[in-house]
Amino acid sequence: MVRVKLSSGEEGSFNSGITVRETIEALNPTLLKDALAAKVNGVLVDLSYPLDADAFVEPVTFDSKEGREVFWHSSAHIMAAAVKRIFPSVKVTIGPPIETGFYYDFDFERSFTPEDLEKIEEEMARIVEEDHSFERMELSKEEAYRLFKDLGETYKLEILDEIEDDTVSLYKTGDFVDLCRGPHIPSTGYVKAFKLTSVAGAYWRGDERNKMLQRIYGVSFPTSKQLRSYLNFLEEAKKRDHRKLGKELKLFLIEEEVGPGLVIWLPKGATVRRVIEDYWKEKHEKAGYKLIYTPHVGKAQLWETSGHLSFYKENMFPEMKIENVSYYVKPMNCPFHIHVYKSELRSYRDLPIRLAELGTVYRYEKSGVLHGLLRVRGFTQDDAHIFCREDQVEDEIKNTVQFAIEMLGDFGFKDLNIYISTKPEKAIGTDEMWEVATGSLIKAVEALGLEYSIEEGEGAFYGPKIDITINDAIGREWQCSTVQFDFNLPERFDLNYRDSDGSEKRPYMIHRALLGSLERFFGVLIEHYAGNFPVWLAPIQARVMSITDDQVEYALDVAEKLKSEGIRAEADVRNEKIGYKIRAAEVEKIPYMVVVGKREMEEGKVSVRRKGKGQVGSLAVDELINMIREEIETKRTEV
RNA sequence: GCUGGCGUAGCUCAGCUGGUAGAGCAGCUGAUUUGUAAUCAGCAGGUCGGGGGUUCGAAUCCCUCCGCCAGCUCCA
Repeated sequence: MVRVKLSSGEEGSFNSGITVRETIEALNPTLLKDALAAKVNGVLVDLSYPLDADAFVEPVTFDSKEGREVFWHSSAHIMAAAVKRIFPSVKVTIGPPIETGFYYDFDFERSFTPEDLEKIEEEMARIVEEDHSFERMELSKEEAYRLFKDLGETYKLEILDEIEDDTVSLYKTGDFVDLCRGPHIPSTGYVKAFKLTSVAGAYWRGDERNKMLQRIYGVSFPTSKQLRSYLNFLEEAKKRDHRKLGKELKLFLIEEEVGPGLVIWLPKGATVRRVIEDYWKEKHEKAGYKLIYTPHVGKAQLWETSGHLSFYKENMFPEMKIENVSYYVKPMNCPFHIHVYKSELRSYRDLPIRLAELGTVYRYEKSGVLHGLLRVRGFTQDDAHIFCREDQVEDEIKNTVQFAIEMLGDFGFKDLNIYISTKPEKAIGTDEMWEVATGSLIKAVEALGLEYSIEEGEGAFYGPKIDITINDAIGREWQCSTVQFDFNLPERFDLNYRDSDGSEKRPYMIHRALLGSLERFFGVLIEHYAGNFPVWLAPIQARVMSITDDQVEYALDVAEKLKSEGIRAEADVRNEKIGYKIRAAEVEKIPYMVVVGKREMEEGKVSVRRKGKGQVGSLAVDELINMIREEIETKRTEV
């Protein structure tokens, strides 16, 4: 007999060997409807798993991450089964679940076409219809080896070679057998809705020296309604694409003749950037930073000392020679900031020293990784370096993290995630330094009462770091802030300060960027707001439109008045119908549309229409000014 | 960088199997004087990504380079 307790509370005793499914069915049958798999004493298993000891059973559904992974993993099997049916000569490799959906890598003599995908989808539908169960089989390694050898599945043999256990598990669905740890959903019929989304090349085991395989991506859901809403999400993301909006709204340009990954900020984008920069500079001065400017190039010697030429050279633009001396365009600002630190003898009383710069750097990025504003070759970091004593580390980190959160909040990003990366295997610096630094990161976020997760061993070789990502309006995560300790550069440049006891000490150096880079941040802003910037950031805040030629002068006057109040306003006095002008303003996503006709002119008023809200009504010009200014000053993000 | 797809007017796109380019929007000119998401008409606009080749003839076929897109690998 075994005692079983369900996570929903029910308990019962059963004969040993009873399956998980049967226990759920007996104790709480309603749970069975959505259950895909189950956790038995914390271990994920199939519903067909036989119990031979007392167990705590938690049904796993699509609502949990684990459930989705099981579901998508099983979907990948179904896809592989379909591909094998249609193209028996393909070799299968691996097919894991991913964040949303799944993929499976195949070795095939040609690449798959969109037509192939359709055929595969049809075959998958058939397999789902046939409702094969996922049968688990346990074989000895030798038996499995023979089986896959007979099937000609050489990649599976390679995987088998790496498995240390003597027995391995296989799953069989219909005529398709795959080496797999499991668990799986009970049968193929559970996958009610799916779609293959794309094909792409991928290296076997992600190593570019290996053979390129054909990867097919897909998503699947227990109901077609869920699939539809996911496809809607993709549509929505497409509409927000900053590359598309950047062109439509004339924000920026990336021109072939200028060079890939090099951004030209058009007047409207440049306006947004200027507002961001002004705000950023003001905030930094208030927070005790000193703003500096440094050159775009530096002598090779500088990069030798900093170590960049030994560990970062492949990301740098190549050497240039002037009067027989080598120079490099800067990929980072730190060496220059260090020279600011070194320009004076520093006392313990001088610390912390916080140096900030909107520093433009250039990095060689492989052509294939460039992506709009999000991944470019020339960009401006909102960079700063903090030099401090050990007893100041904790406060500095805490203040920096708080500063980042406050700043991101002003841009409308309130939903954040925090990751702390700890010491990697290969690292420099003493254990004590790592402990102090890592501890200060953890203490800082805990003191601020924030949730965080630890990324074990993900820190840079020169120090631990804390990354802050934001979740945008449609739930996507973007990397922005990073706060990193650097144990390397103070050593290399021999930084020090005179302590109170007269001894020389090495300062702690913290590297941080809050927005990340202006280019990327701008890209994220565009996507988050779908081009509808909050008024304080909008390139054009108000457009005054005349109804007939009789109001041209009045319209120009109103626009002038707004401008004199610091509002970015302009007038549209073209000889066009008001509907045309409104439409133009709507398309350009201008927040305030100010209509003036005969009535308004006579009363000295304006008719206001707010984008995203509609008609506001007739207002005096001063009332409009107050309304817009209030929205600017509070940096309001909601319409 | 690798794999696959793509590159036609400022923008969005059409142009079947080769027969020296077309639409809408934007622009310009004119008419119209208009009340909250497109008034009408006319005009102008392209070495079809660059170079080479096949052909009587290439936007269309081949080669090569460049760029873009989706991934892979890597990241602010």
